[in-house]
Amino acid sequence: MPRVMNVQGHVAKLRAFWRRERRLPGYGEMLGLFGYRSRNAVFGVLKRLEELGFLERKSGRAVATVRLTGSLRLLGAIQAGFPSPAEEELADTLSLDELLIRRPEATFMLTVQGDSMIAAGIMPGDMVLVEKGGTPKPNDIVVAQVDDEWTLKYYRKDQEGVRLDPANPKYKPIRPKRSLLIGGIVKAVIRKYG
Amino acid sequence: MPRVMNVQGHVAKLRAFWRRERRLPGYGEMLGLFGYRSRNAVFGVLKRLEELGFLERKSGRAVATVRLTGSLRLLGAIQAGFPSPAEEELADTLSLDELLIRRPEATFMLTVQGDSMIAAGIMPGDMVLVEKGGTPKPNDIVVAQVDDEWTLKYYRKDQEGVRLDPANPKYKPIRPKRSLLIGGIVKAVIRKYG
DNA sequence: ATAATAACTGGACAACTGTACAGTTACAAG
DNA sequence: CTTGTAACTGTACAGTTGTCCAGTTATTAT
Repeated sequence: MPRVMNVQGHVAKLRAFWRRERRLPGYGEMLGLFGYRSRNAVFGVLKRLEELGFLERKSGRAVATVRLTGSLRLLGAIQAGFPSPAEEELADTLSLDELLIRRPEATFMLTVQGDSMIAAGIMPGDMVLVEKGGTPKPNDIVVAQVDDEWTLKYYRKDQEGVRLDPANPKYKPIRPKRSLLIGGIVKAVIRKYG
Repeated sequence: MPRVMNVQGHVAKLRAFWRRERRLPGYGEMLGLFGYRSRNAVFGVLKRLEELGFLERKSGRAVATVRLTGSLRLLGAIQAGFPSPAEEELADTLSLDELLIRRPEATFMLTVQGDSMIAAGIMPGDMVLVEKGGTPKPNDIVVAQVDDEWTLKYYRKDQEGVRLDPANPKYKPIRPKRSLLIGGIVKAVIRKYG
């Protein structure tokens, strides 16, 4: 029986505002943005958006969640192609940081030089996200310091002990002689074009 | 002659707070955080941090910049290895969204199926960031609809016209017969482990 | 057409924010 | 040890925010 709030439209406006300003609008700004005349209407919208998971309240202040601020829309497989503009709008947004970084205080980005991991799809110039301080499992790709030199290799074990394998037949597996230090485990590979 | 403000320490505290709460602390919270007794001291800190590019003021309100909120610390090449913890703290932070997405409203993420671009370092299961609505240059990787089927290919031209090349000798170049629709240009490739 | 109900309006208040100003304190270079 | 200077303290005030309440409108299922 009652009328319904235009949540869809409000979210779209907030996303657009966030893209422009990298912040949430204040109460006053939302008044204009949504076309209300009462700040209390804005209060109602915020409460609703919180229920729906677009916002969080932290110490009494609205904080946008990734659903609102994520700059990326996730579609399915390439074979499915691009949906209609209407469907695109509905696609949930996410942030790459959220997606790829689990422990921000331990995660670093390094640049790859050389082609020793090329069969693993890691090419020179690519960037790798490395998380420090875990223990690698076999077949993890690690950044390791072997005998005073830093390299990117597969971490593997056999009867003789730890072996660091390249992903390129041109290079040979490495066996640490004097020292082996695992700097971190590769959690993601990123290649940027253009 | 005068004493100096501990900017370094304040930034570290703000970054830690941001990681915990995904927002900036308010005046009151900063009081405790920095150990001041006067809110005006906080005001001074904010002014200083704005000069240094850690903050921006938008409609009279402090907004954190990527230097403060970026969840990723950027190091150099792998050969250089990991710096000391002290140097790590100094490493500038960035956000992957900032780094990879230029036009958020036109950028989508799709999942790759099949190995047709494997020589370009794009493997099945990888994610690609696709930007809609530009005109592709030769050797760009594009998501295209050829004769009613969506694929990922190199965009190239020769005497006969547009040719879509795979990066895998197992497959043949495609020449659009009935129709060709460029969905978007691949701006980045992302592979996530674990 | 009626009635039920969520969406809104308008007004109020305490808490907090942005900013200013006048004064005090620590420090480091001479 | 002096002294200039930035860093701080304390206080003040206007504007904004979070929240509440009582009342008014629009919508839609009956």
